[in-house]
Amino acid sequence: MRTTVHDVASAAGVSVSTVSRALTGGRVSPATRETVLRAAERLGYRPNRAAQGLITGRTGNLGLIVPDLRNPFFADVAKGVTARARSVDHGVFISDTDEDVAAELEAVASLGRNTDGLLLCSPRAGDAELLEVADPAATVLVHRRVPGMLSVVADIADGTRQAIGHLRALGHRRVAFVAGPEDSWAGRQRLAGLAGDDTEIVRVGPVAPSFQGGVLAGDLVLAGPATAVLAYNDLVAVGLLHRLAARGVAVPERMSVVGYDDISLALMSHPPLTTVTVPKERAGVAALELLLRRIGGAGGPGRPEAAPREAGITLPTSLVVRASTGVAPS
Amino acid sequence: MRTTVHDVASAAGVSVSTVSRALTGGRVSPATRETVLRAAERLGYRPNRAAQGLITGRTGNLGLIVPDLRNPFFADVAKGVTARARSVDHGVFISDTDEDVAAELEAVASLGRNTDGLLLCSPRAGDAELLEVADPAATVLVHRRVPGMLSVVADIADGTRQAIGHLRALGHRRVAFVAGPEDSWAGRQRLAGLAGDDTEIVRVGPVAPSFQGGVLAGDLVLAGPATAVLAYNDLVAVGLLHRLAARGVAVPERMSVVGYDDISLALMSHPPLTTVTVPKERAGVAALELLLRRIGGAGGPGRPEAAPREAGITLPTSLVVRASTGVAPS
DNA sequence: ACCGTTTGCGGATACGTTTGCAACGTCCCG
DNA sequence: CGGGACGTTGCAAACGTATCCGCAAACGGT
Repeated sequence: MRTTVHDVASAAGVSVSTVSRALTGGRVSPATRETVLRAAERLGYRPNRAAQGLITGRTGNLGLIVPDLRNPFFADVAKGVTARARSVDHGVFISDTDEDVAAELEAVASLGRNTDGLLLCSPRAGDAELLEVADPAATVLVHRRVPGMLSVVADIADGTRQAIGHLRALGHRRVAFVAGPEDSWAGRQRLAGLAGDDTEIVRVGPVAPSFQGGVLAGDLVLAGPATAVLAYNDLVAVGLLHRLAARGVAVPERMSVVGYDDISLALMSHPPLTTVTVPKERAGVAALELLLRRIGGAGGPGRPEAAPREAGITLPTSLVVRASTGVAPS
Repeated sequence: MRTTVHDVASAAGVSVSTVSRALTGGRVSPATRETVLRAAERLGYRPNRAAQGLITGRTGNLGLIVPDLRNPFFADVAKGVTARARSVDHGVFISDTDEDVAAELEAVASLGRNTDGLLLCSPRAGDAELLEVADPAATVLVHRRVPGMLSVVADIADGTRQAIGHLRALGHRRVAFVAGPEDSWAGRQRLAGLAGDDTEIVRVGPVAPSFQGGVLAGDLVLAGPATAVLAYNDLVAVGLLHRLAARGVAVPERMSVVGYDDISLALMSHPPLTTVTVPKERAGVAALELLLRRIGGAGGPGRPEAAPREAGITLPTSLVVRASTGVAPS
């Protein structure tokens, strides 16, 4: 049988309420607090989170919902989240939705009940669906912006600008853009960075945000006039690289390739991938802190923010140039 | 305010106990059950897990502890686990220990209190430490065997045997073996497959089980006489491949490379990697089912197994031959 | 020495749910 | 036609913890 506060109370010769106060930092005399702590230690007492949660209304748990754990981007975010969560003694539920909107909404609904707050990582659902099922007061979005909800995003449009600038400097005038899942928010941001530029953009796709999607995109890109390509993310870029290699197209001599995210794979590809890097773990950490502050967790001294006028945080991106981009063929 | 069973009860015109029975499958007449379910649906009722857990003693949550989420091997296992867990309506805490033994033990201790059971994925801690802190009755090991605990492992020794057979058939007589973290169980299994073979084995390492570890191993291997190398896992193998390419060593003409795990990266490497494939998601699913059966979850009709004489499950492995292995140089 | 204030502590209550127990009908069989 | 069995339902007691409230004692100031 597990030891409860009652056991500790009788062992220390005090009442249960005194034990509770001694443990949670209420008003107790130093002497009795010492006695209680010693008894608790000796009995190996650990509070029952369920019972605590029942009365305080908070579980000490958070939920993280991602489209695909296999995608290193989300693995990195998850790593940042879990590390930071451990340091503030919170548990993290992780739910992998397999890029499925219905599964995602279901996860939000079911996880939302049993946690203090939710972290939604580039959710696939529409704005309206999201607002309907998620509590804006206890949710932070990552890599997506929805009016009325807090979010942590990277300045992807700027990343695109840098990438295009880089390609133009290398002489490219026609650039293919491989789109990801159906006009996702992140996808639109990528495109937003192209506005006002006179580079000719050839849209390709959409394709799945995976290696296979990239392979598929390879042939589509080659069918067009582009001399360079912006892929939806690094996975797609690497798939593309493979298809180009298989068809004997030299990179970067005949075709330059740029990805997004800078996952570790970008460094391992052949050739190493030029990509728009975004701070993934940092995004996870920032989102968690934002959430804790929002729900009045262990974040700061103040209580839950009554009027969160801020829309969230925007992290910087930057282009890291490797070997997959070069001067345009003449 | 959240809707509780009381709300449902008054909405359906019955008592709370009837609501509870209707929802948990107790003895209720079909008519009232229908009424209750409809009311619950209409109000969007979700039971409070904390309250449920308080009385039933089970939380409906499980813990999954992995050394590194960034490693696709663990991401795959996690995917299998979370998918299956959702289908039986269980939550999954995931904790990333960063390959750190102390963090791992801490995670086991703290997660162990708030969950019904734990899944330990290739834990780095020693047998004794593990047995001290984990409850054998509510823990399943993945990719590791410890006497007295249930586990799901792959027949890695057999995989090694297949790999060595493959290399011998190609004419290799001296094979380097790149070891991973300090004599890990999985590492010893890899070596176990070599017993009784007259192939000369050159031990290298240990190195970190990562891309960088592989880069490091590359030079070590080249300093020896081996014409082929068995890398601790695919990440190491790919790092090795890169280092070999950087030093102008042709693969597989001058050196053959074999990995373990068959993560998706193996297909994307250059050249595509010959590797020992292990069923990762299946391992996660199997481990979860074993755990549920053990703790009497939603697995089967029987109650918790009183005398678990079985040590666990062994899954088959097989060698998948790609382009990183070839005939030995003369 | 007296009174107002603070401090330390125990008792009781509440959180939302499951479940044992008892009461109520209804049906069947003797 | 009466009595026992059974299926269905409500009442109340738990589960382990935090916290409100009340009481006694200690304390400080006049």
